[in-house]
Amino acid sequence: MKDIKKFENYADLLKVIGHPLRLTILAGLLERKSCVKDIWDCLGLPQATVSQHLSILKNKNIIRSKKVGVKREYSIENELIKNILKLLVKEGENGNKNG
Amino acid sequence: MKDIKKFENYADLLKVIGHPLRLTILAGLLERKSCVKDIWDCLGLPQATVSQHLSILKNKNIIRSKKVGVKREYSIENELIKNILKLLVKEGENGNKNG
DNA sequence: ATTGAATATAATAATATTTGAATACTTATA
DNA sequence: TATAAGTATTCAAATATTATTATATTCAAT
Repeated sequence: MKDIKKFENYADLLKVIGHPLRLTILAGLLERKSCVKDIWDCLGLPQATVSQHLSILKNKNIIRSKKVGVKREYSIENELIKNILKLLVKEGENGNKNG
Repeated sequence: MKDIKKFENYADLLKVIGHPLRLTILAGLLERKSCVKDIWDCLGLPQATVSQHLSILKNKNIIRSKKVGVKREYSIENELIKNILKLLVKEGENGNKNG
């Protein structure tokens, strides 16, 4: 059996992306870079809520942001997370229930 | 941008495996089936704690258990989770930080 | 400098999660 | 039936997370 310490960082990452909003945001970012307004416009959520979740993702280095004029463009930075997202998207397309 | 509902189930799964103990337990189960005592012996944790986490994993159909005499043998049931675990293990072996 | 659009932060109340301790259940065996 | 090993459940305290509201910041254009 593996040591617990070894998995703490991964567990932390998984917990962070294991939130419906954050996961939805990430799935969107997998397709294209977006700014905050794009996201909350599209999801119908308060701006602050979206900004907070983006901030959480950024703190874990899952996403990165780049200033573009008055906007801020977000994109996914972490390749492991990208790969997990791709698994999920593929799974969703196949319509499987149990993985 | 995708709809939030669509990702709720996946988010739920990710959150559940996004716990250091549960992730460690799952990584162990990826290698071999184990009973509760094997696990808490190995990790040095209270029996109740391990049993509780196994119960959480079982409720989400991530693992399954089979009675073997007085013991109970746990194994991973969910293929999606298995695939995610494999990604993590591979990542860990490569020693990448951002991958 | 002021305005407005885009974004970030802070504070807080509500809610959820985690852990540990105690207890109960189950099965095999004497 | 009594005992022991393995496992599960319950409860409560400590802790962490979430959404909301309000406020602040940044940049571009006037």
